[in-house]
Amino acid sequence: MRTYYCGDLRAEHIGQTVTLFGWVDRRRDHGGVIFLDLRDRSGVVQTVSDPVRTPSSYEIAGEMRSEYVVRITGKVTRRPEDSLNPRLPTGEVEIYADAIELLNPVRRQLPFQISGSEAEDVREELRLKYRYLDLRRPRLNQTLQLRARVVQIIRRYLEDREGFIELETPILTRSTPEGARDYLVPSRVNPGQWFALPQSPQLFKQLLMVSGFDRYYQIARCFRDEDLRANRQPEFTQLDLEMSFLDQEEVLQLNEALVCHLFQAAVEVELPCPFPRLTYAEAMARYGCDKPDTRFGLELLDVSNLFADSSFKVFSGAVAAGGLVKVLPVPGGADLISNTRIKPGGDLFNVVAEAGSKGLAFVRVREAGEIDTIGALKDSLSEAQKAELLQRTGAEPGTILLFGAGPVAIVNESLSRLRLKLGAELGLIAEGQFNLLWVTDFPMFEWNAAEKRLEALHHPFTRPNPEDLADLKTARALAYDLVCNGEEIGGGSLRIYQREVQEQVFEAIGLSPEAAREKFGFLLDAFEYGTPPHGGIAYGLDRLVMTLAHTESIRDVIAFPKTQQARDLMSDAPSGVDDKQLRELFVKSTYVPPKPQAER
RNA sequence: GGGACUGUAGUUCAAUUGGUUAGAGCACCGCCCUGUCACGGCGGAAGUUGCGGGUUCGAGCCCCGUCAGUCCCGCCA
Repeated sequence: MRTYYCGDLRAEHIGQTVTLFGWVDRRRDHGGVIFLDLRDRSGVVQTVSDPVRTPSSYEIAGEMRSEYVVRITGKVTRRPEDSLNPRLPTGEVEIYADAIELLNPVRRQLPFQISGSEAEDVREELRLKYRYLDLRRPRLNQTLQLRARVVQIIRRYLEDREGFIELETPILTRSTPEGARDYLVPSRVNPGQWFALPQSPQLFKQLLMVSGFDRYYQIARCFRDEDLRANRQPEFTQLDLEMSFLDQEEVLQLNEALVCHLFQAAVEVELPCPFPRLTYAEAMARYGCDKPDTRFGLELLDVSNLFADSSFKVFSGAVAAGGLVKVLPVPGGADLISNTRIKPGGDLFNVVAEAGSKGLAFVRVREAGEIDTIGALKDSLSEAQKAELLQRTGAEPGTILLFGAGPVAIVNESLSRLRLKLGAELGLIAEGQFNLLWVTDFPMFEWNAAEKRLEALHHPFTRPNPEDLADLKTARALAYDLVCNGEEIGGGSLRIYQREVQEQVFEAIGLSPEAAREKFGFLLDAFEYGTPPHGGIAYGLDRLVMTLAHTESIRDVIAFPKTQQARDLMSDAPSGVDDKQLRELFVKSTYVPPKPQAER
């Protein structure tokens, strides 16, 4: 029945009679002439009714209201010369409405305006309760269309150009205690036993390599029962890839090409390919962070050796204790960053305090070659140290040098946060820029202070760098993250495929052979039957789309997201269930109905 | 588990910091208008100030509790 989408009409369609379906975006009733803007997912087009040229539609047009669903048939016409609308893609044409058929009116007042109200941000609670209406609003609607396009581009590229095949892995799986909290599902047929929803298809995709599928991918829903954030939902989507018979270089190159193609095809952005690479060690040294935002400078500098013997005990003490002293030079910050912002109670102090740092030392460079010392560092800097600082940082007049001193992790964390805050504040981040880079050579393990044991940084199937096998505890892993604008959008590794190596890794993280058997027996068994060398990567698809859509909230890229309390306000899930259902599942009810609440 | 912010008409906000009958834009309803595109004009309806308690002569505003949403820490690839 429909001949075109509203937003697709152009001058080339002039003269055609078309049938359009959609929602009334806006009615402008001038008495003698009525304009209805008709909207569908493609956009908006103006229709016209007047008593002379379109008498049959004129009366109906007057009765139309916002968001009525209508069918309009009419002739595409060039607008009068003085009525062209260059702000509208369809602004050269309008439809003379021969017939308007009301398919469905709006029967209650809308909870918020669909059209024209997007400058005003409706409160989230309401948007989520009426999500189907929120999704009708053009901005969100288009973001989800972009998401669909992204998925399609990825599928086509991987299958047609790279020979990947998509395979589905189970949603009902075995609980693995590593990693995040599991969502659990009771098994009726197996009383007292539980499935877990997958946190990722990791083990299954490795098994598919054992099966010889060679190049697998999946757009996979994953579940993690942890607290939510602006970029975290309890269920989210990964683009999951695994490949056999290739080295890290090939994995990175294949993925670079995929991502470049995606950015080009989805948003017409030409990324510089290959992507820059930083080792983990370099990223931590220069940015204090393993996912640096490289859209701006403000790099950190290790100046520990300059202060090892300093009379300023905070600095020399930090170095003596095995920590370090780092400096963050901020050009132009001398005037912008007042002492009160740095001292206890100040906003910059709070930033570093949140990261565990006790304080923030600073000096300013006012004139060329002169360091202006006040406060804590006043009497502690020798002329030689000043000269050396100026030389190493290359600080120009107007620069402030911010110092962090203490344990490595705390210094890096606090200066990294400071860097991000100041980068944003100083306007160093260009709008619309995408800076992608690989971070490679992650350490295999990190120390878990709480449990007093080494822990796999990535996961225990990550292959150690063969150069580092002599001392596994400090080994680098063949693991890599793809970072964009300071967000990790993908991460992966080559996997262990040799039993001896796997045993060594389990031993390093304190996992006994028995415990390993119990947790991963099926995987270890499979590895005995001829496992190809393999590796892969998983992208956070939601975050990838967030990046492409320039949005800050993951809820903007998911059709039906949950609130921070992990609730769906539209369907009001989760909910209590009948005791009968629970009895069948051998689950005892602990549900307490909430106190009845007045309707808002 | 913890911290911060927010909650007033359908909606987005305001209410001179505790003082008369809680206002405005948009939406809604009615009337008028032939070229608008955030159309315009005239009129109208619309409120348990999230909920419960307290202080006070008097509370949208202060205090306590509670519910909800957002952001962050912890947690989480």
